[in-house]
Amino acid sequence: MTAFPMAAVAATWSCSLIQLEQSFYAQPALTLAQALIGKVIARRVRRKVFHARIVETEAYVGSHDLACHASKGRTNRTEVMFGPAGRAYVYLIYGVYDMFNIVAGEVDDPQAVLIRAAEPLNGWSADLSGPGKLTRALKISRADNGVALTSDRLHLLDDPADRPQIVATPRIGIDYAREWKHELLRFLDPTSKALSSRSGLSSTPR
DNA sequence: GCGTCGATGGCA
DNA sequence: GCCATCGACGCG
Repeated sequence: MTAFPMAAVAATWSCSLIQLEQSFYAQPALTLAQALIGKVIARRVRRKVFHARIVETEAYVGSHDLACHASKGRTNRTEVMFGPAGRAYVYLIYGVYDMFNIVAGEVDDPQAVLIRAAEPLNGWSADLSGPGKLTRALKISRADNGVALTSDRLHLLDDPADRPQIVATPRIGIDYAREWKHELLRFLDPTSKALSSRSGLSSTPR
């Protein structure tokens, strides 16, 4: 037969992807949030690995940023943001959803990037078009808080061929953050069909 | 298609 | 008493 065995196809596909190392994350949240658009989440659940391409992020740029949880101080919840970059910061919102963030910047400078939406890759199908839906589908929870993103269970890959267009807009759901609510700290790939429903672009015809 | 609202629990 | 959300519902 002419068809490749499925395992061979998958191996060929992932060969073009390079795992991001810890040093990649040690940059300001402002630039990391943009660099993460087009990167691929690799999430292992038991024996299976699921891949998803990030299409929407938000930067939380430090303790002076009124929308950043660390602006209220260093607490048990925000502790991981004060540590080294490249770890997961996962917390519960509205008593319902876990939010997946990636710690950015330097030690003692609490910055992070919220992963808001992604599109499933490699034949897998799921609705990842929102931060709550994404963590539910990828089974990311507070149990993953503090995990290094160089781990086997959860890490990120770079596709050097993926050079996404990036649009900046205000962040979502932070009306309380005074002047910070207007800052252009949300980034997205405007060509994606998997943007969050509150993105203002997800249903825009093209 | 759009606005409004309730669920739900950890945190300060 | 607040939320870095989602989905259901009412309206039209």
